[in-house]
Amino acid sequence: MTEKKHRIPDVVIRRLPVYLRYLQQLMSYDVDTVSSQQMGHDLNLNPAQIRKDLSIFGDFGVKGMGYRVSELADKLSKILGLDKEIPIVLVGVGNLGAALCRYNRYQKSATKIVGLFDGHPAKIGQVHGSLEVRPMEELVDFVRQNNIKMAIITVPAAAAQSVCDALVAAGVKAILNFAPVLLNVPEGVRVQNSDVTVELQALAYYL
Amino acid sequence: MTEKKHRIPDVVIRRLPVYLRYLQQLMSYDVDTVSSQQMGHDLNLNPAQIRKDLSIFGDFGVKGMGYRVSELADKLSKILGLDKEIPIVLVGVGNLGAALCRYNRYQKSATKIVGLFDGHPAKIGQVHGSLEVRPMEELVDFVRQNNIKMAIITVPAAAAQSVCDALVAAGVKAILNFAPVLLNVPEGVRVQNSDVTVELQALAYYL
DNA sequence: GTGCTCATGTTAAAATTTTTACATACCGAA
DNA sequence: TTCGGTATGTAAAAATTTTAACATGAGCAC
Repeated sequence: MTEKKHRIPDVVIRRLPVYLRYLQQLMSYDVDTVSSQQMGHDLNLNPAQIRKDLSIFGDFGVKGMGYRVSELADKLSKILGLDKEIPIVLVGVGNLGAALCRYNRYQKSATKIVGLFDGHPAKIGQVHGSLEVRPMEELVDFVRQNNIKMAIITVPAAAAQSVCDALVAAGVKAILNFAPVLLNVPEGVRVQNSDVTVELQALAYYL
Repeated sequence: MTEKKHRIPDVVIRRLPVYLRYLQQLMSYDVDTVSSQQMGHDLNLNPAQIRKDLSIFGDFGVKGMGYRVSELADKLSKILGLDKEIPIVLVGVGNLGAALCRYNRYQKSATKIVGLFDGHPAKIGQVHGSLEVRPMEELVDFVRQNNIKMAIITVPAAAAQSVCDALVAAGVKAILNFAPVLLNVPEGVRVQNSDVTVELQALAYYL
């Protein structure tokens, strides 16, 4: 397959990080080849779907063999844009924010939190990992000066939209939002919501 | 429509909590009626989809008027099983676990964390909110004795499967999993994964 | 080189999900 | 009580996503 025929479906994009992590795991076990069948088995996915997803981006496999693990991992990293480090700001250093911040330090992922912000005066100056919490007033300048395109929002619901607006105004293009509100963003800005309450409530249905 | 024609799609179930929260918000503003059009506008969804989702469970609307907010909220609560309190155990009281635990206390949701467990000896006995961290050895008995059907896993990846097995053995039917691994569960047990890394990486694609 | 095996990439079919379109029926006003 | 305005519930169409099926070609043994 050549390059992007059409816009690539979101569902596909969301599976790529899953493939990537799986491949990285295989690498750590020194596996150097894997078939779509094996992947499908391990990831609970249809092998054809995996092949189809991958073939959107190129002919990565070898007929009769499968995929070379580290090669495919590289390709996926590049496709996702994870071959360069992606700096992130986190706004709202409450419990969850602090947890994410700590979590981020242990991973050797391309996405890296480089700035912490909070509107609560008592929080300013607190240190989490190697980062000091900065006041909201500095947010826009910081984002602009460091050319930051991605942000995590972990402020209370009531503050989320105004934080979001500030981020967008400063040039942020992708937001992972933990506040339980629907954020309003202009075209071209991507929001991914993550909401524990919603997930628990949906799970409750199946009991 | 009458009762469940077929199995109800997961996508629909996952939208119900979103509707529910929206309705609760309307209630807090003393709005007592809402149309699918209004809802669709506010939630960024197609009005027909909302009507269709709701009509699966019954004729909740009034022609020419829309939906009575508090009535619909009640119905949705009941459908999701949120009319009774749902007790939850949380396993793995690290940063994220503690954050979720704290978060849960502030919400007045039907889902309620009633037990905290951790395998790390240093954590045992720590108090978070009104709950004391218990040792893993007590997990199975606690779950059985309190007839707990839902759990949150916030342990490291390496421990997640064995925790999961213990939970399932004790009778848990729904698991919200924050560990970055695919859990293996028998038929009839539901797992919902929540994985910040995956979400950040998927977002990266859009930059 | 030749031939055999195997797993890909891809085309076609099936299944699912979303959107459109509209007949129906409720509410409120006259 | 009748009528007009309006938003539902649903049937049909469109779009999307998943799954099945298979021709193709790479690697390996000989």
